[in-house]
This record gives sequence, C-alpha cells and structure tokens, in this order.
Amino acid sequence: MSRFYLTTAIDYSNGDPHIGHAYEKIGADAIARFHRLHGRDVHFLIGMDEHGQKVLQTAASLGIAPQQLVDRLAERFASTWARLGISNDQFIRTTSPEHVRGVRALLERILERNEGDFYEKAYEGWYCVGCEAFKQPAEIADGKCVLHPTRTLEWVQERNWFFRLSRYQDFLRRHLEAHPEFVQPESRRNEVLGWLDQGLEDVSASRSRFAWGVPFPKRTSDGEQQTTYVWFDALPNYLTATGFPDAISEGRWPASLHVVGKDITRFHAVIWPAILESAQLPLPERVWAHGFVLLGGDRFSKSGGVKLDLDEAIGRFGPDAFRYFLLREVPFDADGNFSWERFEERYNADLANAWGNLVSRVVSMIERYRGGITPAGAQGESDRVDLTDVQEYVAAMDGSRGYLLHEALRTVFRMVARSNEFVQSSAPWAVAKDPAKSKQLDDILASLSRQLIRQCILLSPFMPERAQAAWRQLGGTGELSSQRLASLGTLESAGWRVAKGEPLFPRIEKPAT
RNA sequence: CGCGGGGUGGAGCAGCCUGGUAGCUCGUCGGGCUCAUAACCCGAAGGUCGCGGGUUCAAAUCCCGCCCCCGCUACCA
Repeated sequence: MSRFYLTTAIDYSNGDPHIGHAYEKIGADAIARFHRLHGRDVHFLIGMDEHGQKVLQTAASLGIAPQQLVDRLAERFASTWARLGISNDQFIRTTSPEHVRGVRALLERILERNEGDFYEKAYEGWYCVGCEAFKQPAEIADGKCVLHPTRTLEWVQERNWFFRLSRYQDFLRRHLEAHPEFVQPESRRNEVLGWLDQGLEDVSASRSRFAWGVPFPKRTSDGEQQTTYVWFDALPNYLTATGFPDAISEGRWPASLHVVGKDITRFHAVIWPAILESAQLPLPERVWAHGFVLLGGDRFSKSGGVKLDLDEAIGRFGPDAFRYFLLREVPFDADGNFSWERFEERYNADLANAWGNLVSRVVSMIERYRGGITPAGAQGESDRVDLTDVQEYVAAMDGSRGYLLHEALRTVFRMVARSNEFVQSSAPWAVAKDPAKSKQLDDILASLSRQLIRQCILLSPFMPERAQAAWRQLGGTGELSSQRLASLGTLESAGWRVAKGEPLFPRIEKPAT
C-alpha cells in the first residue's frame, strides 16, 4: 500500500489557537482524508513548537514554569483540533524527550558528516525578543522593532554557531529544477528561485542567551554550551516524529508533504532541505505553501489586530460548516477573506438550500414512494456525467496541480446543483402518480440516491461529520472513511433503508430588520 | 529599487495557460413546481472585463507601455 506522510507546521506555544492555525489544520486534514479515501496508508502529523525565549518570558510573566505553560497550551491546541475533527495520527511536542534526542542526533550527524557546515561567528546588533531575531536598521522605528513596538530592543553581542547555508545554494537550485513539484504553488516556487538568485547567507544555529531549548551538542571554543536555535530545533520535528535516530517507521521518511503558511516557505523550501542534505538524509517530496485567512483585508495576527474567537466561531454553526466555509471561500493557494456575512451567505446557499435540502427531498421521496427502501435502477446519463466531475475533483485534490481544495469543492457543488436540476426535470412526484411508470420512478430515485452517496464520499474530507450524517440518512452503514474513490463508479444503494432525520444544516434565518 | 499576486455587472469570485456567445453565488423582478429546510427549477434587468497602444478575421484572454491595490524582502500560523 502506498504511504503518505504529511505534516503541518508546528504551532508556537505562545498564545491560544486562532483561525490561522485552524485553517492550516483543516486544509491538511482534508488532504489527509482524501488520501485515505484513495486507499493510501496515511500518517498525519501536527504538533507544537515549545522552545524559545518568548516561551520563557511568557511563562515568567504568568508566574509559572515554562513546562507548565507549554503543557497547558498543548492541551488547549489538541482539544481544539479534536473539536474540529482533525484526524491527525500523531501530535508531536518539541519538549518531548524523543524530539530532544532526535535533534541532538541530527546535529551530531551533521557534525560527523559535514563538520565544516557549523562554524563559530561573532555577531552583534539590536535584538528583538518578540521576533527572536536581530533587526536591521530599516526594521527599527523610534528605537523599537516595527513588528513589536511594545517591546524593548536589546543590544546583543554574542558568539554563535552558524550553519553554512550558502554552501547549498547550487544544490537547492538543482533540486528545484529537477523536482518542479518540490515547492508549490508555482508562485511560491518562483519566489524561492528568486531568493536563490539573490544568494543565500548563512544562518545562526545556536543562541547563548536562553536556556529553554535543546543544548547544542558541541561547545564553543571558549567552552560555552549553547542552545540550539529555532531552525535546528523546530524543523526536525518532521523527522524526529518518525522515530529518528532509531528505526524510522516503515516508509515514513522522506515525508510526502509539508503543509505550511506562505510566510515560512523559506524555512521549509530552503533551510530545511539544506539541513537534510548536510545530514545526508532524503528530502521531503513536497512543500505546499498556503495563503492566509484575512479579516477585513488584514492578516490575523498573534500580536494584535482584529480578533475572532476560534471557539465561538466553531460553535456558531458547528465544526463542519466552519471547515466548509474556510476551504470553499479561501483558495488554498492564495489569500481569502473571512466575514460572518459571507459565512451565512454560503451556509444558506450551499449547505442548507442546495445540499441539505437535496438530501432531505430525496430521502423524503424514497420514503413516500418506496416505503423507505431505495429501489434498484439503471445507471443513467446523470451517473455518467457525475464520473467526469469525480475525475475533476480528484485532479484538484491529488497534488498533480497542487492542492486546490476550493476547486474540488466547487466541483462537488456543481454536482449538487445538477442533482437539483435532475429532480426538477425528472419530476418524480408526477411519475409517481402513474403506476405504469413504476420502473421509471425506480430509475430516478436510484440514480438520485447514487448521486447523493457519491457526494457524501466526496464531501467527507471536508465535512466528515455531516457527510457521515447524510450517509446514514440515505441508509448507508459503516464508516464513510472506509469507502474508496476507486469504487465510486460502481457504488450501489439499492435496498438501503433511508432514515429521515433532522435537517443537516438548518437554515440561518436572518433577523427581521 | 527588486520579486510575487491582483484590478471582470451593487458585493464577493470564476474565466485568461490551450484567443471566437462574459459564467457562478448573494441581492432585485417575473414565471414554474409542490418531493423538500418558504427550499428547488426556469427566465429578466444589470458589465467601457483598470487605462492606452499593438498582433489578429476575431482579445477579458496574446504582446508592449502606464496607473492603482496587496504581499514578500531573511527568522509569527
């Protein structure tokens, strides 16, 4: 069975989960569920980035130990993902002993195989704790970092380990040229190629200033034990999660796909592959950089701006409606806007009126005209046209053109619209009045049922819970997740006993104004 | 400065790669249907496809120039 190992970026333990974190998990989850439907052996990893100076500071300001802070946040993130129906198989935390050991082993491996890739270098400049970075003059205003004006810049001089990233410039270019799919979408790949054209500078690999992290395995020339810096601590989580340096779980490395935000393309498409090459380990197959969810045109930010309470947002119309809205409205390869106005519009138009109501009318007709038992009926034109759309759906989801989740959903809702038209044009309620047309009625109802169960399967990566509920109303048994895309064309529902239930998506009634 | 993305009826988007009736959702108006969550189906009104030029029998779609918006430019999803 072919294996598919996908990851999302690990989230930084410095605040509660927000819509940006959620968007990435939801998108990756849809991809993971799609590949399971494809029959692949999927392993889906998410997790937390729990080291760094900001964690120390935040913990101190709360008067708790850093471990206590990250434990608390890990719990909060994990429960949010559970509530959203995220089907991750593993949840890694960078403070776990296994990860710490893995990072150390990775660094030692580089020191063994390419010792010169790490070298000591003195550095000094204005350091922003908010960014955990040295700032250039252009990034400083009124003596403060433009991104963190509430924090004080510190003049820092220190001697650190550096990683010879510049050495991998040609290697990276060749890799991107040999593997055009390595960075997607295309626009991000072009961006990366642009960076390579401009030339790469070496990056720091350790810090002497804080102790909340993994000890760097080699002491500096003056004997100091430094702390491994973020790239070499956070990025390797994808690898340490597989069991590295011990036996890597079978078929787990290299990863098939890293799903990340477009702002950290650089780390995943440049620094991470360089680290792996330096360690003489295989590179991940793909990096997908998604866009951002904007609110009123602005990016959701941890440090300020417009806020949207994630718990409240999920609770408002349920996790699946939230998942659907984000993945339908925000293109997975670009930015998109979130607004409750749009949300309610889409919810009513797509979920309540088009799909929910379609399920309702079909179930109801099978109940009324066939005593609740779905009849057997011939495959018709509708079934054939559907299969063309299924192919289009698969092409949007399987990575061949990237992960165009919004396009896949658009395709499914075109199928839904066609089903509604089919109900109208075939007018089962009229056919039902003529006993001589019993066979014709069977054909209509059987086809409608098949159309709907296909839609359930295609929608299940996006709305797992509601799709399952619809499946049950149509008389389906078992878990939707055990269905396979390959058998969509021959899927039959004859004999299934429908079970009319509550509306899948009750309409949102606009308050009278 | 450079790089990337974008400017399409009132709003939000698709179409542009592979030129040839400008499509979808919401909203407005009219009609139909009665299985259904007052939902569904059909039709109508509404667009100088940012601006200028070029190629072509034909351009939203290709080429050139310009204007405007957003993002990236090195360590926050």
